[in-house]
Amino acid sequence: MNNEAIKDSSAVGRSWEEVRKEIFTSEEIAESNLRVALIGEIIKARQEKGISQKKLEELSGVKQPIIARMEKGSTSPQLDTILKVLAPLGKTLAIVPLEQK
Amino acid sequence: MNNEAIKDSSAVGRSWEEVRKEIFTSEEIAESNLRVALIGEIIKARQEKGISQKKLEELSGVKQPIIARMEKGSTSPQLDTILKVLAPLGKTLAIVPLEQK
DNA sequence: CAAGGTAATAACTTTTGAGTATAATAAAAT
DNA sequence: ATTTTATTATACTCAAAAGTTATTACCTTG
Repeated sequence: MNNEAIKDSSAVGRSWEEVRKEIFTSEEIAESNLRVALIGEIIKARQEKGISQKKLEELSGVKQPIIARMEKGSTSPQLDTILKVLAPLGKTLAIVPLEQK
Repeated sequence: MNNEAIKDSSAVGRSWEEVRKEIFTSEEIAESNLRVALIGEIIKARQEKGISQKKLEELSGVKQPIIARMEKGSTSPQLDTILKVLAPLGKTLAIVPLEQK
């Protein structure tokens, strides 16, 4: 995706959020939001422990570039990868009810 | 993996669990257990709703064969795939503390 | 402004999951 | 009982994530 074009959308009078709604379905947006929120929690958990990506590579066995891509949201990581990264942070995944607002 | 050989391990006096501990690290076993537990919850959620894999394909956009393999535990699905499947079941993923026993 | 660690990116190979089509199995119905 | 019909599993191709290695920004701090 072209990030320059995205930033420039404001130049033609529309916010990125407006453009986004035209390009993606509401399901895609909802899912993307969930993904971003989950990844955000992983980043927070890592930073709260004061652990670098390199250190987390040692602890989890997942390579630093993978962790970087995962945190940047440029991949949709596999379940195993997420679980490996979460374990040394003292976290795991759980299935919970979806509350819609 | 050869399931016949696994079942036959009892014939030489060792349980599958014993053999498993020799083949895999404790981290791998813990992760696998988590994965199985999570997948189990997805299967349960689907069956409680009385929805077939085919129907869930319609609702989630994830193809039936993917759902089948996911439930069989023969793949480690991507985060997107899990979220897509969970959404129509009224569920989502959350990061929770890992309690060890 | 060097030196250190940290995170991001890139290029490339290997591995594995997703998509497609089809087959096997199970359940219903006649 | 055998012919649908629904449901789940398999085989194959293609796309994408993981792994590998190296490099490059990015900061902070001496």
